[in-house]
Amino acid sequence: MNAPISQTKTYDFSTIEPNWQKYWSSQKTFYAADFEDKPTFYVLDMFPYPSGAGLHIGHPEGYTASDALKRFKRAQGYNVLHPMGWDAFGLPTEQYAIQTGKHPRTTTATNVENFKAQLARLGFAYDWDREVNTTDPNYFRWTQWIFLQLFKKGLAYVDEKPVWWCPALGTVLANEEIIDGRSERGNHPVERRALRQWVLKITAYAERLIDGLDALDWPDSTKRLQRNWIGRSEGAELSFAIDEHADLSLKVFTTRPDTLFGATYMVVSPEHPLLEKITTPAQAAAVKAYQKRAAGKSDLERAEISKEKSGEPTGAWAINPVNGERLPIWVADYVLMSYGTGAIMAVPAHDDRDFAFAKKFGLEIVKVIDGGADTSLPYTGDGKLMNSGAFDGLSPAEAKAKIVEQLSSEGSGDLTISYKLRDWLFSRQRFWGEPFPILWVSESDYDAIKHCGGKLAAELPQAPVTAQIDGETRYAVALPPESLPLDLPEVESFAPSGAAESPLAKATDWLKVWLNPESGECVPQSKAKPGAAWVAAMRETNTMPQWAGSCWYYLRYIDPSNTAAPVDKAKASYWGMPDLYIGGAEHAVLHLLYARFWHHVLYDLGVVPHPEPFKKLFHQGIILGEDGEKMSKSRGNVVNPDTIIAEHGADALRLYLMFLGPLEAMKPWNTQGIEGISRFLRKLWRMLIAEDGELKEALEEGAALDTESERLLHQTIKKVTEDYGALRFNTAISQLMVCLNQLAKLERLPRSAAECFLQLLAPLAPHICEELWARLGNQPSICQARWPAFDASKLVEDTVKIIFQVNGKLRGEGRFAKDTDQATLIAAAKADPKVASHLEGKTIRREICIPGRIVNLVVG
RNA sequence: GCCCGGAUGGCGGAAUAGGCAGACGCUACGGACUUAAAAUCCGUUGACCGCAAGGUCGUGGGGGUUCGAGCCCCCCUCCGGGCACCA
Repeated sequence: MNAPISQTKTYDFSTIEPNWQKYWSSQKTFYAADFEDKPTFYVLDMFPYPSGAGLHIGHPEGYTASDALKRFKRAQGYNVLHPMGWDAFGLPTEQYAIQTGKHPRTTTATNVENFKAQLARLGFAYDWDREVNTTDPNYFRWTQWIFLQLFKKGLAYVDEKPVWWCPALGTVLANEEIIDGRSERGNHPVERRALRQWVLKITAYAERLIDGLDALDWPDSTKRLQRNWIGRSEGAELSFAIDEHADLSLKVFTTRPDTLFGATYMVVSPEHPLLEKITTPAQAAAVKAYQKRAAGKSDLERAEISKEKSGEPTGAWAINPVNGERLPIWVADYVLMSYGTGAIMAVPAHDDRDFAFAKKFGLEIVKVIDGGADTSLPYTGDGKLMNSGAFDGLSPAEAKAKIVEQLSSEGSGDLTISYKLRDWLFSRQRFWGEPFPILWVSESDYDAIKHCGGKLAAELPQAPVTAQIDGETRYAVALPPESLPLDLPEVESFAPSGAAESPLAKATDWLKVWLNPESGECVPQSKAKPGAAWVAAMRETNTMPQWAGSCWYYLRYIDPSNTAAPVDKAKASYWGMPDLYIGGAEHAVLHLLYARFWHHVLYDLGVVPHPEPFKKLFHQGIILGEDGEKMSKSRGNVVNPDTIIAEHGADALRLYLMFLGPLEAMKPWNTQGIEGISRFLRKLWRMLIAEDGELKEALEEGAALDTESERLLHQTIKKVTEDYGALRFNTAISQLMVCLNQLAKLERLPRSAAECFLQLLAPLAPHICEELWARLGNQPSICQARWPAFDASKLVEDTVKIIFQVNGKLRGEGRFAKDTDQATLIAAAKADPKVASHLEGKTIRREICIPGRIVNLVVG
């Protein structure tokens, strides 16, 4: 295809840019072929949620960087994979459906088209043959498949978990839909309610998720965030006998077994299973009331309100295994059931929280660590043990080991590790999400399914997953993989069911089915039971959270239409995992942790050949409004990419976004500043194109640059190449400006120099560079041209500037041959009139000479 | 409270093996071209003193190391992000 050169005489981006966008798209310039014999480079963007509002300026920031990197790497000879897709399940679309009755699928399709058009207008050229959409049944079929693998491996279970329930709206709300204890929509009060939820056992991978971080090229801060989030802590689990309950023992987790002699009371959380059994009749009423109060509070409230400690004595006593002392057992909500064992030994002398509690309720405080001069309490520093019998005098570190060793030999304690990380609450009471490929059956039907040895039996976990549904214990059965995808049913209304379930619960024909226990075939219960062996089953009505689809999309890009597996192993081996993942730091913990978890599971299953998905991660910063505040509709400081493109063109926008500052920095937008970029592009145009639209006469075939300009050009090749590779686009652009300023001044401009400059700029400003490249008579497209190499010999200068200082202050300078010896340099410095005037009447104490850099004379 | 990151002209930002602070761009001011404007080009633009040559100060504040510190060390202030009864 011929180059789509425009007829424009001046730099008219509005005609030039669409031409080249069409060209890249029709030529599939950036489509990647599998198994091509080249080094591969896979650059991945965090895919967007296609909202109705369209792109905001934050999207093109990261996407410009990846688009430029792609063009750069391709020119360097890599086979580059750079795909794009849609994280399209989600709340806003569902809410829009509730309000308008429009099917989310329709809205999604419209929004995706709009996003694609916007991305194209920015000159972003993706491999659209690899487009993925999380809401496409051919995609979520494999999301469901992965869930089935988790289910089969025993990594998915069902639990009653508290969620936010809004009585006025008749629906469950997500955390982000709640602002200050009220619903975002309608400002109604919300409350906690325990609902049946799917939970994924991410904690089983806690250790590997920590260890895996070491090998990753990620920002340290992000690794640290993940480590903190997982919150590994080494300690001991200790067993306390309970007075008058010979059959029971109270297990606690502590990181300070060395302070065991300082334990003066015990605390169990209000949800602790032993609480009811051990509470004495005299305390029963008070404890019950306390439990009830605690249950009404959310975790948030519990954390926020309870700066002030609260609690009740249970009347029961525990026995300290190390000295036989009786310790009162309290119930208090500062102890969380979800961490450790849900019970603690309290050592008020050496723990801030226990200290505050003991003070409030007048409990005993026994000091067991001698902090030397520091006699304040609570004392959490190092020291020597005291009041600890045979262990007195030991350091806490020594005592930890010895005390646990002793308890371990007595069978009442052992070393253990605890994590802050909780299992992943994986279900939502929503319509617009992936349905779970799960059916609920009775116990006897489950046994029948298990023992008939059919397709359903093959997918069952070792231990059955059960739940209480309508007062009965039901057993979870997975659909056979070949029956996937399980699509969403057609529903009459997307409105909440009002019964703390998703709208799926109202799709009766979908919900209630006859299930063939062998083949897994389903028919609606509204039809006649097809055979005697068929059993009654009910589908899971929860749907998966938005995280699910984004957990593995980077794999599907590699092999988007595979119908036999989520991804072909040979293709995954060829492309490897993304060489670079660019996305916002707001996903530093959840998305990146969930995706790593799934990837580790897939690795264990042999689905993927690498244990970690994202080798190298880069967070682009946030673009603030012109007022320096976060962009938001309410502030009215939102910048719309389409407006900027209309005024300045996509090339200018791309360049300016990258020129604003370091990619990772948070930086304010400034509308005036883009004018400098427009000037730069117009200057480039005028350097090559005369007013009549023909090539400038100054352009000469085969001419040579003067030495200085040539050195600058080669310096520019070097710097731009290095900066692009390191995503330092701001300094690369600055160098390109310096270079253009020089080249534009020349009376004769060698064509080769002009072409080289265009190649260097093309990754960031592809449209204008394609246009000028073609007008210079080259074959389209500039993307096919090999990246220029710099000639190191052209970089060397034969003379260097030497700075003269007196007492560290600049007093002069001179140019010298590179290898000038120190004595000559020092002599020259002394001879410099300005230097000499500062030496006058003073004694030179020291002469410092760094060849090639500086002479510093120290006088006194 | 704990853990990170940051602070450089009027503005966005350059500059780290410790060696010319302020590259590049914006803004502002002055000038050229023009009937005029736009576009373009040239100059000035950290503060203070000075007619000038030149000098003094200057990278959030205070100390230190060094011939020499934006960069290294200690203390402090402010801003941003994350976690927050995790035993």
